[in-house]
Amino acid sequence: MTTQYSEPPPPPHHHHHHSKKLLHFQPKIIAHTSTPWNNRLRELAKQCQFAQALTLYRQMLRSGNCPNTFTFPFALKSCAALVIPLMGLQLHTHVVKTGCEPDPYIRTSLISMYCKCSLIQNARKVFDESGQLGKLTICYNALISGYTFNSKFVDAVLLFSQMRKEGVLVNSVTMLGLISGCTLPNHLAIGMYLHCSSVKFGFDTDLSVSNCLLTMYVKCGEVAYARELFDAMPEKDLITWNAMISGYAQNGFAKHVLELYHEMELTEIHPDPVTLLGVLSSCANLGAQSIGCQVERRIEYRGFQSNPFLTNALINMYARCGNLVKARAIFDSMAERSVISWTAIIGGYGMHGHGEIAVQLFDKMIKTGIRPDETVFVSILSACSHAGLTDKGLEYYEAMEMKYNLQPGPEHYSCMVDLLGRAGRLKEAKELIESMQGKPDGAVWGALLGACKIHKNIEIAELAFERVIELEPTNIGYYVLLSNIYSDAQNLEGVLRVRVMMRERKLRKDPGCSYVEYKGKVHLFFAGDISHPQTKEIYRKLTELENLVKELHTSPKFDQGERNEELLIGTGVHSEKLAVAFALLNTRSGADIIVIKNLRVCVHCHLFIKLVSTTVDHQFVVRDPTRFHHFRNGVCSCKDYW
DNA sequence: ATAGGGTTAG
Repeated sequence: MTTQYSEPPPPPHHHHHHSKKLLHFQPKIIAHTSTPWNNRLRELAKQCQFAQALTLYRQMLRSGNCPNTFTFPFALKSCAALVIPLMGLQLHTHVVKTGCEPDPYIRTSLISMYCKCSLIQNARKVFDESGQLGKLTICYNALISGYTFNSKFVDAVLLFSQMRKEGVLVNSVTMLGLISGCTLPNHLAIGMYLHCSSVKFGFDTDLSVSNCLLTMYVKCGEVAYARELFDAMPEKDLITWNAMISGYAQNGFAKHVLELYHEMELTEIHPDPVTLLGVLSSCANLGAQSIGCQVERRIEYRGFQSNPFLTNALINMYARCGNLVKARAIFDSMAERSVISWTAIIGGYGMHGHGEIAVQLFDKMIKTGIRPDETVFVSILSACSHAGLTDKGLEYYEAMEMKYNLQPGPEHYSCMVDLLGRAGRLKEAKELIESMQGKPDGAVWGALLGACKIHKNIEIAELAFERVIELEPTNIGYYVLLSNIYSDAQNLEGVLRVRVMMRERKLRKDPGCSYVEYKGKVHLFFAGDISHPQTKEIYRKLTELENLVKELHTSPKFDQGERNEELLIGTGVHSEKLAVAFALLNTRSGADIIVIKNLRVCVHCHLFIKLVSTTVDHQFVVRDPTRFHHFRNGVCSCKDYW
């Protein structure tokens, strides 16, 4: 990247303009120094074609054209966008050689470029050398946002107070730089303070400030505040909508995302790839395949189909909605697959219990020359654990550190504990946790507790429970898990002890719910729910099914050593049963029925659906927080589950 | 000088 720099003749139409004049810089001069080269450069930078812009800059030098104050902002901007510090340093020397350095706009561009390239010392040097008069608002703004960009919030605030002390005018861009630094949870208070100051100074009428505040709230996890601000904004643009929609998506408020997306369709503002990305990830979490399909059609209609972000999101959505065939078709049709594409498809096969395919795909990915990252290892390890591929999982775990030099994090440990635990190797799992160099999180101990449930080990369960509860005292799931372990062992005293603990800590069980998507609408059921318009028919169908199941369970046809009277006692109207009854009433024969449950499917319903599946021509796909259960003709895909 | 983005276990 060595560009020969020679002193070219000045362009003909601004020969009146000498370097002496540059010292008394006036913004107007910029307009006079435009040339065909500069105009083209500006155009490329505006279209975000930064690499081409820099190529053009080099061509410009080679052909003997002198860069000027109209050249550098765009060259520097391209350099910053591509993060090429070496080129940036070179550009700085060109700035000095051409005598453009006193120009405060160029200085600002330099500061910004250095910050984007993480050369903050250099940025500070340019700033400090500006002298009192050269330090305009824009220079301060560039350095303030540069500090926050490099997560140096304290320096940003210090510079802000210096700015105010010296009486430099603060504008809305100054606020933007500061507000975007408040994205950590403990910075919420400062963020709210900045919100107040923005209102006081009247900057809140600036859309970009409001949008930035909105983003700050969602990044802090304060979705309610964000929504309040969103509703109060008299004017909203695409970024406002996107900030709110992806804010909901990132914080797991999938239903709110779909509601807002629907609301957005009533406005003049059209969704762009960022909007659709948030919507697709929410469809994936809700299992809302038909809305996902609509989004896919929209992507094609709007010509976004080559956007790799969207393609990956589609693969993820179809895989999580139970449509592996479609997910695979999209994956196969991609021209260029990134690690994220592979992660999505491997995870998809993993959660459907197809561990072998996941393994094959992982190896294929390596052969293609893709470098695996931490996330794809989470996918493959969990795929191995679901499929019972214990040795394969251990192999990958080893390779992760040894071959790919990746440090396992808590997520990987919880996969490994799950893997060893399911295989009954509880002691090894426990030892693995004890050998961790970082401190284990709740999920790691939780995985061990889950394994103790499968293998009925009270001793290790009590130890795991003690640890997990220290880390996540309000997570009800773990109390329920321990209580179930006691109850399996007929240890009533233990069950009561857990119940007392829960009462003391005022913990209530989350209500379980299940839902089915039908004709583009979500039909949600709680246990014993009577709010659905078809309630009467649903209950009639359910009674019919219950009788059928009881009969089947005692018939000689069902005799695979699985008969367990207990499983059919104390039945009750579970939410998944209502969803199944509703779906059977409304779905044509032969079609798949997809039920989504917010908690793990219980043993009783598992058996119930398995038996029902022998009598109908449907495949039932039940998705719970951990995986999919496919039921067809009395067979379930998850045989290791109970 | 500036606000919005995909994958991850239990």
